[in-house]
Amino acid sequence: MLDKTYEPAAVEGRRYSLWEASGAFAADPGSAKPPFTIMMPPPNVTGSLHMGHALTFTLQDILIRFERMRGRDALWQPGTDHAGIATEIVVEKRLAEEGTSKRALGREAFLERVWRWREESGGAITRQLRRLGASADWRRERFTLDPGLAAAVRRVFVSLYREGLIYRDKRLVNWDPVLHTVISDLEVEPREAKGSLWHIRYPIVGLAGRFITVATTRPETMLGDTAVAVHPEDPRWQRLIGEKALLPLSDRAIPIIADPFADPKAGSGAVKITPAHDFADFEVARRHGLPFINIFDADARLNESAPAAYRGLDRFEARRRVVADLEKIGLLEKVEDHALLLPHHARSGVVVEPWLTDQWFCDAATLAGPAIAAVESGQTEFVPRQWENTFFEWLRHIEPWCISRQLWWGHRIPAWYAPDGAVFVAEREREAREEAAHRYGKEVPLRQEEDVLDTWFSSALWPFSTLGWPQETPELARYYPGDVLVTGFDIIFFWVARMMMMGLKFEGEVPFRKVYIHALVRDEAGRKMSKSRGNIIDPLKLIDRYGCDALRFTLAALSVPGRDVKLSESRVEGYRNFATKLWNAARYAAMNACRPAPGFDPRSLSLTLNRWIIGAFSECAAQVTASLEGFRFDEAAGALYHFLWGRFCDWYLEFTKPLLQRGEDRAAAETRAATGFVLAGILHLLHPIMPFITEEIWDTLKGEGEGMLIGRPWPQPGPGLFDPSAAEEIEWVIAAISAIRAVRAELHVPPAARVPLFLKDAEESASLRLQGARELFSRLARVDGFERAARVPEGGVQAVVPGLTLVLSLGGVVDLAREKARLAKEIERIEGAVARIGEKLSNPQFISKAKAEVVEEEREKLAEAIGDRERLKSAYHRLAAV
RNA sequence: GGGCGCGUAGCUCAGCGGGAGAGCACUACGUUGACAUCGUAGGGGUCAGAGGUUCGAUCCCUCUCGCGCCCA
Repeated sequence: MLDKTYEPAAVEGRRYSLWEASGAFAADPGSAKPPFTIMMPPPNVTGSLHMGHALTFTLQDILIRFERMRGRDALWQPGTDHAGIATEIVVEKRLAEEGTSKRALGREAFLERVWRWREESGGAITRQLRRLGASADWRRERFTLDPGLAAAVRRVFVSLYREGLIYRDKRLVNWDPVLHTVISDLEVEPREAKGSLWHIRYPIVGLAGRFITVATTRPETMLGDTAVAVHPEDPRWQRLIGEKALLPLSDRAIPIIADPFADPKAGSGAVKITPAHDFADFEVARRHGLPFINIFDADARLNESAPAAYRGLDRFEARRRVVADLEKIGLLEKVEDHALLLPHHARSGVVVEPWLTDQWFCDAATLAGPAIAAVESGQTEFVPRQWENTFFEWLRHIEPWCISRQLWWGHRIPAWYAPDGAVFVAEREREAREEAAHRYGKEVPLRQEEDVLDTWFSSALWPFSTLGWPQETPELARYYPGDVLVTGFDIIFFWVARMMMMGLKFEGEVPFRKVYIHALVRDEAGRKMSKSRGNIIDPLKLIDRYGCDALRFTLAALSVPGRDVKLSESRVEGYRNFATKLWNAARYAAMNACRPAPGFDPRSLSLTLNRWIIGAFSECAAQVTASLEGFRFDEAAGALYHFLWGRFCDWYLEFTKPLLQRGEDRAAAETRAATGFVLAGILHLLHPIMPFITEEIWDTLKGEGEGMLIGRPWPQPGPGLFDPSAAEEIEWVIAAISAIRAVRAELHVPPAARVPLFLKDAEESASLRLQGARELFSRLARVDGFERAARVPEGGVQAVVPGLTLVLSLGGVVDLAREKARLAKEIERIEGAVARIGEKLSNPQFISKAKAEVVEEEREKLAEAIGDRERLKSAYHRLAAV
């Protein structure tokens, strides 16, 4: 027997261990079942479970459990990502606390230290995923630095290099001058800042007293200017094109060039060009063949290319000095307040410096072509569709992908340099040596590239590297391509697009058929959750408080496509109550010996009630199935909620109580079996969303030899179970009982009081229905009698339902005037409906142009409304006659 | 500047061509042998605004206003 209340904390750990130990999560490459694959986006190894994880992994787990129950050999491939920068930041912080540093330790000792950290703390996220109920195949867990994945990375790198799709180049990159590494364009976060716009006069060479004024937000970069640009059609500066300006403080003469980049409407219309420190200027300089003067070192301090007075100064200190010096020599025209977007490194928070360095690049534009084509042709589909635009937009304007990072934690680039600087790229050092020896005719000392690869480079290979590539494993043949990738839109560029590029390049096939893009989780006010705002909701705390199932159900119920998930604790509480409702329904079933019966045939039921609930269940099953197939987690959750609470508990269980309490007969036996069948069915349908409580209940319900719910087949009730006449009849009874309850409540009849019920104006069918359900009315509406009344008794209150008028005899307690007013209001309402539908039906345009079934529907509605109206009017007149 | 999305009950959101709905919150009543983490009932909305298409518009189209996000 089930305990009085459901205790999630007592159940979840135990159930999870049983699942995992039983091998229920494991994919089986030898299986005859068709495979179903989801590649888990590997969470950052430094991470701890946040709401975004909770959402994405809940949805993935729902899909995996659903398809597993539907008979697929489900592979949910888990793992973690080595997260170069994030991990180095974490470990360096610890080192700092110990009074040492990465540099002090040196590369090897530092890496040892990081691996040790990973052994100790790196598993946190996967333990937390287990608490979420994630049914991933943990035996296949991978880490992006695993030897197998590293081999894949080397193979891909060498292969792309040999094709010329990976190369070294000197380009402007985003440089973090504190961490001393390149960062991705995608990791640059523009933040609004209050700055200034300095207007500086550059004297014109050979034209004493003439100046050209440029405006800049970064005056210190003028030390690296190599031109001034004006718009070719700007009349103010036409005559100066081709002249030279004398760069103040540096005393270098720089050309005044014409380029449409200069906006005549902005400031003076003239802009300084600093090719080595600004992305736009870089392009201008390339067009005009201007020199690049790099004035910063790796710390963003001024280097020897700057005038002696400024060397060694930090970029911000240099700015103060430059401005002060300009003012001193009278070349600072004015300073304005100026709001600007300053590029920050999203992770470290440091202001990013565009810096000219030698880096490794990947020719993303070439790899992007097939990825674009694959989505255009529908080989991979985005859900919802509109995210394809985001995908296309980025890939069609893609820049070379800078793949090198000046870090130690990561895949060290498999390139070796000879003393003369020549580079040898190979999967193994031995091969590089052989190649070099062949080239030089003798052994030469080689030095391996210090840099490591962007973490996303290894993540891009995840869909096939985890399956054993470059070896041709059975797993690779079976589980690639995956069925669906589930992720947030913020990761489309970082990861989805790159997996598409690499998958197509190396497997010749898209890595997944569908990409389901879910929303971001926000707080209840719609703000992004962040530590600085202090509005973070910790999923583990919610699990502690309300149970994992409640959290999962909440996330599913709020997952409407195209809308962010605004999470509030009260929603979780509400769905915890839903779990409690299920628990209590199961307890009730157990107390009444309602359980699935061997040989039970849902197609041959004698009781209307049972035919009705089985039909409603089959509709619910169809709805849940269709919703999950279409990634409509909200619809699936809604259908289950309404069926279980609003139909099964509120009505069916109440309806069947008299039958079960009366004792043992065929009707009771059928009802027990039907109740057990539906309850078991609900557990199956609900299991993907609420795995723990459903498994726990199933454990008490399952028959001899039946296994765990996680491995059970998905309900497929089929189309024949819905009985329209049973549905109509029972829904009518529900409406009639509700009508009586409403009248009673409105007139303040004490809930416990039993009231005589009389019938008036009854059509035969309605009368029969009512008589057939007398016991239900008696119990649920607390009425007795059911006589046809010749006249309305004194104190009679009337409620109209389709086909008959219910008269409640309340004795002398009824306020006649108030009752008349109530009926009058009802009549007014129904008159409105009759008029509206009548008008519609008397419109010849409507009759001729609307669909026939719509017209027919309206005719039926009108007939019913007229019937109701007539009965209401009669009721009113009877009352008036009293 | 380009793109995407959103404005429906106090709140969070479904619905998206033919009866405006749910959950939460609110109000009243309630220990009927599963459930007070509950039950019964109730109040509450010119579906942002304007125009158009249509027999018919919350739903489709255009514009306006307001809000959010992504890219430059």
